[in-house]
Amino acid sequence: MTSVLVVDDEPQIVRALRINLSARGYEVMTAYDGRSALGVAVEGKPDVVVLDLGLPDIDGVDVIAGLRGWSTIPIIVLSARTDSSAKVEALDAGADDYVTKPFGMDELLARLRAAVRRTVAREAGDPVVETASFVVDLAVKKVQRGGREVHLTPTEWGLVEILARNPGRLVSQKQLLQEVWGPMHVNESQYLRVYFAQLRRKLEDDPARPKHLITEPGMGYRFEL
Amino acid sequence: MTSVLVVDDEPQIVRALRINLSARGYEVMTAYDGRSALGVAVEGKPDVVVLDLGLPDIDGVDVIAGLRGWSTIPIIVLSARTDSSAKVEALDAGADDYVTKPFGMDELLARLRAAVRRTVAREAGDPVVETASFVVDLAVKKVQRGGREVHLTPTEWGLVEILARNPGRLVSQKQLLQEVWGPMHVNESQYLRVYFAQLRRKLEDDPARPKHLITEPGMGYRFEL
DNA sequence: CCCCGGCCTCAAGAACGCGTAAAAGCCGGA
DNA sequence: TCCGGCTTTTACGCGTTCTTGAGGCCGGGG
Repeated sequence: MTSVLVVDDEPQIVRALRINLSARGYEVMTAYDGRSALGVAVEGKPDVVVLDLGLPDIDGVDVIAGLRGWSTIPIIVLSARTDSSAKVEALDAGADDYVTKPFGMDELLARLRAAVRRTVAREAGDPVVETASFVVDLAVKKVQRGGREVHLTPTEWGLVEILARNPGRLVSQKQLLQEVWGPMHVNESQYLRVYFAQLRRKLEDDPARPKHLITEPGMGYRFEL
Repeated sequence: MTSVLVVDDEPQIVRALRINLSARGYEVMTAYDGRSALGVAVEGKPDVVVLDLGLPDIDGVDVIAGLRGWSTIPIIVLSARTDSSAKVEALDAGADDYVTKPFGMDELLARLRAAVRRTVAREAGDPVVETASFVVDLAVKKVQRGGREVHLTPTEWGLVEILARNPGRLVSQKQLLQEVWGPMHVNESQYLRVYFAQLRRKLEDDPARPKHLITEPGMGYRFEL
C-alpha cells in the first residue's frame, strides 16, 4: 500500500486529505508541525509527502532540506503563497511539485499519482538481485540459496535490502545503522558485525571468506554480485 | 549538457523559451506539432519535454501517450486550460507536471530543474575519474589499477576522494588535513607526506616520479589526470 | 661552501576495528 | 507461565591501520 505523510497545521485540511486519501486506498500519516513531520518521516518511511509551507515551528524550506538530507521521497508542497519566488525557492530546495491553496482535490490527487508513479517506475527495474550463491527478491522480500528459501529476521532483511538496492556500491556504516536501527543508533557499529556474521553464515558459501557481503574496514559494507 | 524539447504551435512562446533556456545552458530542440514532436523526441532523446497541449494535429494527451509508450522522459505540460479535469487527464496520461498559461518563466524553469534533478538522481551514472595509470570511481568508492582493484584504507580514500573531485586543481595542505583529520590537525603536514608516499606506492607506475599525485612544495597537492 | 626548510622513506609501537562466540534481555504465542 | 525466536550486550584474540620519530635527500639563500 502506498503511504502518504500529510503535514499541515490546519486540522480541517489534514482531515479533508485524510478522508480523501484513505478512501482511495492510501495509508495516511499526519503531522502538524515541522519537527514532528521530520520524526514521522524517519519512522514511517512514507512513499510521498504532502507538505504545507506555513508551519508554526520550522520554515518550510528547512523542512524540505531536512528531508532531502537523507531521502529522495517525493515532496508535494502546499502553500497559500502564489508568487513565483516562493515556488522557485521551494522547488529548488528539493520539492517535486508546488500546489497553491485553495487547491482542487482532484488535481492534488492527480499530482500525487504522478509523483508516486515516477518513483515506482524508478524502482520497478527487475526487483531481483542475483549472485553466484544466492538470490534476493526485493519485491516479495525473500532470499533463496540453492533453490531453498532462507529465512531472514526483520533486521537481517533490512540490511540485505539496503545493500541489494545498491549493488557494488559502498554503503557506510552510518547509513546502514540509520536506516535499520534509526538515527539514535548510528554509532552501534557492533550491531553490524554481529548481523553481518549472521548473514554470512546464512548466505555465503564460505562464511569466513565472504565473496558478496564485503567489509570495507573503517568505511562500511559492500554487496558484490 | 541537458537537452530540452519544446513543443508548441505558437512561435513566440517557442522563441521565448529557446532564448531563456539557451541562456541558461540548455540545449534546445523544437517542434510545432505533435507528429514532429514525437519524431524529434525519438531522434534527439531529450532529457525533458515541455509540451503545449493545444497542438494543431494530435490531441495533447495522445502525444503524452505516444512518448510514454517507449520512454520515461519527464514531460512538463503547458496549457491554457485551467480546469482541474484537464490537469487530471494530462497527469494521469503520464505527464510529470502541469503549468497553466500564462506562466512565469521563473516558475517554469524551477519546475524544469526539479524534473531534471529527479532523473539525474535516478540515473547518476558513476562519476569516474580516470588517469593513464588508474581509475577512481567516486560512486562505489573503488580504485582500479591495471584492471585489478587496489585496496585503500579510509584515510587513503579520504585523500584520493578530495583530490579526484578537484582534478587539476591545487588543494592546500590545510584543506586536506582539515577534511580528512579534522580541524585539530591542520598542522600535521607530516601525515600528508606519509600518506602520499603510500598512495604513490599503490597507484603510480613509478612512485619516485609521480605523474598524477603531484606535490606543490609549500602549498599543497594536485591531482593530474 | 654550509645551513635550513621542506620533502621523502622507513620502521615500530599504539590504537583501532573486525570477527566470533556466547550470554543476557526482550518479546509474543502456546 | 514457559518457551522459542530475535535482538542487544559483553568479552577477547587478531590483523590492520594510524601515529610518531629518526634519518636522508634536495634546492635555495646566506
